[in-house]
Amino acid sequence: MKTSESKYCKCLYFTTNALARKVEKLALESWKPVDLSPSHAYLLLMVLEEPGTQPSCIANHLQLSPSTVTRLIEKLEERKLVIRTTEGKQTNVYPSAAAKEMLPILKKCLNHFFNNYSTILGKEESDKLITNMSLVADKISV
Amino acid sequence: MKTSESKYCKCLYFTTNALARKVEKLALESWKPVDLSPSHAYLLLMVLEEPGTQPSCIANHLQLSPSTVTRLIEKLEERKLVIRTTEGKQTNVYPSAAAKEMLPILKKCLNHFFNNYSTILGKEESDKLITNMSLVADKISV
DNA sequence: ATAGTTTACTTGTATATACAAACAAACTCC
DNA sequence: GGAGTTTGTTTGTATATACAAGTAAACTAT
Repeated sequence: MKTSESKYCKCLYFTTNALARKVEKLALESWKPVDLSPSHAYLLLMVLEEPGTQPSCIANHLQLSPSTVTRLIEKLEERKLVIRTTEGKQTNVYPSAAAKEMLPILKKCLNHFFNNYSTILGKEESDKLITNMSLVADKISV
Repeated sequence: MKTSESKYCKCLYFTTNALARKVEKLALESWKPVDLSPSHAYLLLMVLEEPGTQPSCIANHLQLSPSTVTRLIEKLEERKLVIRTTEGKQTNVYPSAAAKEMLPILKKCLNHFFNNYSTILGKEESDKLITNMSLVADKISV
């Protein structure tokens, strides 16, 4: 069944979640080559771009709770993709050598995802939607 | 940090999920009076509207996997809000008397949610976004 | 009629996520 | 400089969700 045919397609809760789940699947496919979930992949990319970032900063940019970020980092640490060092109350997260080597593949995955949804939805269409969703998310201060 | 200020606010994956989480929280608040998660509440509403619906039908309308629907129904059954009967391979889900009595409060919660986001986002604004998201979700056939 | 297939649902297991609480470091104010 | 507070991070625990595999009923074709 199409989302627009559901009984609840006129409800924000329902539609937002339905879309999120579909996008999640789409992203999952793109990141399969590196065997990372989209969240892990984005986190890793951020650490690669800004070696030494702190979990709090990651949480802000990824808009995830601090505890979730800790869990994501834990997993990446297990897989030897990031290294955590603590200094006082602060924690710094660095990419491992292995992660740095992965960078080109990671970027390829990211591009694949972008191209995939741009093709499916149309470049302008998707850009507009994204901007709109961002603005709407801003208005919801939970 | 606002969603639109994040490093990743231009990415579909990120933005969709950020929005979904915020909407989830908003919905959670609205359904607090009946101590149900939004998913459970929507499922219950659907069962109240169509007593005897089957899990497969629910899964279609709620766009959730069959296993997830089973789990949701299980919890509602524990709370004596729905009753499951099986006939052959089919399962029928009926609202309990307690659930029927709850209907007015459920509707109140639903209205609260609608009014809440309509106020925050603007009626037209949110309607447009919802329609747009539905259509986009349709295009993604995962 | 019976073997194979499809359909409807449930279970086992895994995951991302969050809240609340814990903890430790850093800051503030008297 | 020591008490109280704030900040940054991690743990304990809970939840919604899904996939894969299992089960059982219904259908189909020979």
